[in-house]
Amino acid sequence: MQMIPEQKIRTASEGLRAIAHEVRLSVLCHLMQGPMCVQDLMEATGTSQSNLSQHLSKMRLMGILENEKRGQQVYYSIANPAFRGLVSALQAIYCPEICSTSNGELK
Amino acid sequence: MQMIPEQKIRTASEGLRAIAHEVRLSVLCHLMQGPMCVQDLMEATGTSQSNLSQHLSKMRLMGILENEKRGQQVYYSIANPAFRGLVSALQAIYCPEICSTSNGELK
DNA sequence: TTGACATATTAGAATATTCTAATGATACTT
DNA sequence: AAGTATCATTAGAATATTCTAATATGTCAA
Repeated sequence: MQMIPEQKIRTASEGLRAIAHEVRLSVLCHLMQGPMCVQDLMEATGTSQSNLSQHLSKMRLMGILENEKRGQQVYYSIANPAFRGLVSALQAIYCPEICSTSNGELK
Repeated sequence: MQMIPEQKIRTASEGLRAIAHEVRLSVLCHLMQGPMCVQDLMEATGTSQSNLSQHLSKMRLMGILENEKRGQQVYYSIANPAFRGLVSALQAIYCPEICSTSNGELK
């Protein structure tokens, strides 16, 4: 009768770790508003190209993000919409004043 | 217009890290059902006393758990109910079949 | 007050994560 | 084809996290 069965705790904690980093969380937050290319994410997060690329790669491998090549650029977006719920829950904890509904709309 | 403003990304990612570990997530999940003492959490998580104690301490310092001494035992419980929302969001991702409402009741 | 029990703390070794610097790959432009 | 721009990959140093083992603290019971 647990919320998350023992056998899935490992997987879930790995999922958490995949976004429990300043840069990766920042990326995820920015992508809540729609797809962005690496360049723009670089500016948005203030991280080096190489570093950002490694973080993006990690999130993609974890099934959180997906990417699409458009010409010279690669656009990243949120692959699993359920991760939006995680961000909303986080927001409820750390900035409750900016209220939003669970589907991500601002109120 | 971001869900989590830049200045709070660091804090939020620290909060995530505080539960992004098998043992700590397992503890949090077990405590969803109510307070438990260290001994029982030890059995529930299969961790050594010292190790568990260190994890509990970390979660307490992060404001996730609180504890209360009752005689020889120390009971831990969820200090910030908003963290329940995080677990629910996690569950929606990793075990959607076990559906539950946002307030934690099973359906 | 001594011993047993429950929990906390500390130090340091083991392990994992993160970042930087260098290089590689691919797609555009001219 | 040569140069430039965008992104990915790699190796390894720097840093942070986790675990174990030993010890400390506080509480209860006899």
